Amino acid sequence: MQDAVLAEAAAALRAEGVDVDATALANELVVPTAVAADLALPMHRFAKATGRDPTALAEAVAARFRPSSEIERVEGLSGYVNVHAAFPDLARRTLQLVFEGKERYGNGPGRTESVCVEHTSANPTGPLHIGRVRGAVLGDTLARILRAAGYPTVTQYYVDDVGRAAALISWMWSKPLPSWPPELRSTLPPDGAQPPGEKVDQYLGRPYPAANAYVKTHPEASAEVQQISRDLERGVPPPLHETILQQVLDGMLLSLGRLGIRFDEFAWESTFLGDGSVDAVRERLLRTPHAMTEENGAHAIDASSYGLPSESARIIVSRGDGTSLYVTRDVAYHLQKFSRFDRVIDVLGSDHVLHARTLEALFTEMDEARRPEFLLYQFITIAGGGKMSTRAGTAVSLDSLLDEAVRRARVEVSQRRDDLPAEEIDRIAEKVGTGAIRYVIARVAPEKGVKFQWEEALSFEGRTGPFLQYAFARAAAVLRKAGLSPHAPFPFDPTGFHEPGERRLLREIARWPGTIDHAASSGQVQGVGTYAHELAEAFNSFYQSVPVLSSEPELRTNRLALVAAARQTMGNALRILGIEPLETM
RNA sequence: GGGCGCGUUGCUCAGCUUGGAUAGAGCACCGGGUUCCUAACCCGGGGGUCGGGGGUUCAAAUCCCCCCGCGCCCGCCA
Repeated sequence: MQDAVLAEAAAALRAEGVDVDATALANELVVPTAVAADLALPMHRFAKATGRDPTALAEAVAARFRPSSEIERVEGLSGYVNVHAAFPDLARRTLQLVFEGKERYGNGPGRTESVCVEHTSANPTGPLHIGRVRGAVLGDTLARILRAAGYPTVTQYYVDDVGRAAALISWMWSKPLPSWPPELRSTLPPDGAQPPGEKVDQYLGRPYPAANAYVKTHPEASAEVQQISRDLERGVPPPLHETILQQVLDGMLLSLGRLGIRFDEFAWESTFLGDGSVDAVRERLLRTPHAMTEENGAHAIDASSYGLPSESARIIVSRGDGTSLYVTRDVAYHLQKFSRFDRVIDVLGSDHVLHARTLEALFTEMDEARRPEFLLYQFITIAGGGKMSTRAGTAVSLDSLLDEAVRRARVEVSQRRDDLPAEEIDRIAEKVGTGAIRYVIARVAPEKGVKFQWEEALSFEGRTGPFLQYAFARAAAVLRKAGLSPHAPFPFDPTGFHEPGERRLLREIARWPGTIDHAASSGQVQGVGTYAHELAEAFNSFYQSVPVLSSEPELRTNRLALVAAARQTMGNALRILGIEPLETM
C-alpha cells in the first residue's frame, strides 16, 4: 500500500505545484498515533516551501487521491494527509503471507552478507552469573534476528585458555589437594570431592575467588601463576589444563542451554598463539606509523591521535618479556573472523568499551578497511548489591536464578492444572520459568542499566514472557478444540473482518516483517520484545471481545483463520526471543 | 580530572538511529467483567516540567550546545 500512497501523493503534490518524487516522499511517511489512520503524510514542509497553508494543502492533496483497491479513504486534517487502508486488501495480503510463510513468516529475503556474532565468552572459571547472562541473551537474540532477516549468521564463544584467569584455575587444580593452602582447601567439602547434584562448573569454580585473593598476598604463588602464563604462551599447558577448562565450560553451557542458548562454534584463544597469527599481528603492528618500543623492550602503539582516554595514550602490543596481551590476541582473532565473515559483531559488557575502542584503533593503525561492530550492554545490578564479579565472588549464579524462576512457575502451573501429570507440569514450568528470565532481559535496551528486582523479574503477569506464552497457548487451544491442525489450510473471506478486535489483531500481525527488518538493521534487540507483547495483547483483546468456536459459520471460519495466523506469528516472535511456544500451559 | 553511556508518572521500562498531531506499556492504586474457546486474561479511571536551561525548526522526548545527577572505564589484567 505504501507504494500506491506515495505514487498518488507525489502526483497530487505535483498537481498542486510541489515538485517531489515518490522516493523523496517515502522519508516523510509516518504511522500516525494520534489519529485512526494507517499512514499519514505531513504537508507542513511543502506548505512552507510554497508559501501555502498546510491545512489547505493537505485537504487539496487528499482530494486528488484516486480510489483504489488498496486505499479506502483519504482525508486532509490539520496539515496531514491521512490515509485509511482498504481493510480487505490488508487482510488478504497479510493472511496470505502468514499461511504461505508459516514459520518463515516475517523473515527477510535470503542474503549473501555473512555475519559472525560473538557473545558471552566468559572466562571458564566458574558458574555464569546474572551479569553475564545479559550478554548471552542479547547475543543469542541478535543472532536469531539476523538469521530471520536473511543473513547467514554464525555464533561464536571465545574461550580464554591462555590468560591470567585460565592460568589461575589451572594452577589450583594442577596441585594435589593435600598441598593446597588452607584458604583454598576450605572452599571444598572435607573429602574434596564434587558433591552429588552440584554442577561441575560450580564445583571447579569454588576455590577461584579465594585463589584470586591468595595470590595477591603470596608472591611465590603469584610467581607460579605467572610461570603458567608463560608456559601457556609457549603452548605448553600444565597437565589437565584444557580438560579443566572444558569441564567448567561444559557446566556453563548446560545453564545456557536451559535458556535455549547454543553456540555454532568455539574459538580457543590458544589457537591464535599456536598458528603464529598473534606473532604476525605483532610484526604487522611493529611496522605501522605509530609503532614504538619501550625501554624494557615492550612494543606499543602511540595512540595519542586516537582519542583514547588512556593516560599514557599508548597501546601495549607485547610485554618486555615478549609475551602477548589480550588485545593483541584479540586482533588476531578478529582478523581471522574477517577472513570468514563480512560482518563481525561482538556483544560486550560496557566495562569493555575501552577494549572496543582499542581494537578499532588498532584496525585503523593496520590500515584495515573493515571494523568490528560492538553491541555494548550495561550490567545487571541487584538492588542493594554492587557489581557482580566472579573474581570477587560476589555473583548470583544463573543457575540459582533459573531454579527459582522454575520453582515459582511450577507453583503457578500446579495451581491451574491439576489435570496434568507431574512430568508435564515440570516440563511446562521449566519453559515458563526460563522464558520469563529471557524476556525480562531481552525487553530492555542494552545500553540501559538493569536494576534487577526479583519480584519483577520472576513475575508472570503483564509485560512478561509467560504472558506471551499464555496468549500462544490460548490460540493453540482454540484450534485444538476446533479439531484443526495449525498447519491445516485456513480459508477466509477478506471482506469479512469488521470487529475492531479482529482488525487490531490483523494489523499487529501485519507489522511483524517490519519489526524483524528494523531490529536487524538497527541492532535494537528489544524491539522484538515490545512487539511480541503488543501482539499478544491484541490477541487477548480479540479473544475476549468475540467468540470464535461458537460464532456463525462464516464468522467462525474467518476467526479461525485469524487465530491460526496469530498463533503462527506469536510462535515466530517467541522463537526469535528464544522462548518456547507452549501448546498448553 | 578525562572518555563513554544513562536520566520518560510512585516503581520498572518502550518510543530517540530516520523530528510530525493528544508521549505509550507493565507493576502498584481505584472501579468493573468468568452460564462462553485457558481470568497467567479483558475493559475503564486517576497519575507526566520526557533531569534543568538555551538553540535549530512550521514542528523537539527525538537533532545541537551548556549544566546537574547516576553508572562504567581510564593496567605491560581480561
